[in-house]
Amino acid sequence: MNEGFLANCLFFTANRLSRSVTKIAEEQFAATGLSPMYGYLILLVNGTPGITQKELAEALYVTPSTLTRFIDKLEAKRLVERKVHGKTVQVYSTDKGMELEDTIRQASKNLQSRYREILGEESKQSLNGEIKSASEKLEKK
Amino acid sequence: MNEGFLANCLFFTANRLSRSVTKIAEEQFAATGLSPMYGYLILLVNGTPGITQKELAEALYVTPSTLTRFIDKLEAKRLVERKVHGKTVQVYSTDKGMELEDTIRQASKNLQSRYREILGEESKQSLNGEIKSASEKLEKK
DNA sequence: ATTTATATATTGTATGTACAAACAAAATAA
DNA sequence: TTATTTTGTTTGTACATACAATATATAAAT
Repeated sequence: MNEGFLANCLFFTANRLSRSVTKIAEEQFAATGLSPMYGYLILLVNGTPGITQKELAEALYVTPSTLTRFIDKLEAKRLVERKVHGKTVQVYSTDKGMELEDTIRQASKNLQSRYREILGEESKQSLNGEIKSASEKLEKK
Repeated sequence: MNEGFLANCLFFTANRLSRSVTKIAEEQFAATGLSPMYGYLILLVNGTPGITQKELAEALYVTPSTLTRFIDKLEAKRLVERKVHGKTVQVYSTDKGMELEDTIRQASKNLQSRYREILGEESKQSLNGEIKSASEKLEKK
């Protein structure tokens, strides 16, 4: 049972990557006062007024219940607002949310540069591609 | 603002992968009655009696505070036990923990096969390698 | 020997996230 | 039309995980 044998187990490597990637994203988004997840959520809402929660959940790769919680928080901060429409909920941006647009876009740009800076354009791309295709296969069961 | 633009952001792809990988790991570890994290923790303790919490935290890529919580839980279930030794804490396995060894090893094997089955040996390897090297770079800041 | 620094572990607190169950609205079948 | 199924959302609950602050113990410096 050598230590470090976990370094080759996808369960650990994937979680490890997720944490380091998230950490850097949080640093770059600090300027916005939002976590990256909420930042991107706002970009989506600003750019697609009336987007439904279901669509948001899919775009952000989180479950509907998680998305409900996110919208709860952003609505409490008056950064987005709900409009119930039958059984679906459409989400709209607010003035306050719109004001953040540029700041968030900039953070997003900075973040991408940071990744490129650290990993190199080359391997950033290929990493992303491999991850994407792996996720698809894994989700398909 | 096209939807799906997040599919190329490492922040999302990495988190997505982490969730799908974790889900499959949980399925394969269901037979042990433990989550994969706790399962591997027990393997480490069984295989390295007296390993310190600091070492465990490093091997498992979690913070010391998180590890404290894990050990709390496993100790409550009598699957490991602490022995305080000065300022460090050494962790030892119990009979009950030892009894689980084979089951957990088997789950781990099954898990690796499952990954191989879904991704193919080839891309499982390369994915792992790219992830590992990326994590190292990202952690280095 | 006393003070200061360093390292390890723990606790308080907070966040992200999921699953299962409940609920409500809409679509389909009878 | 009424009954049934499906779909979108929400709520209750639980877990993993982190960070910052604290406690405690050893090591180093004076």
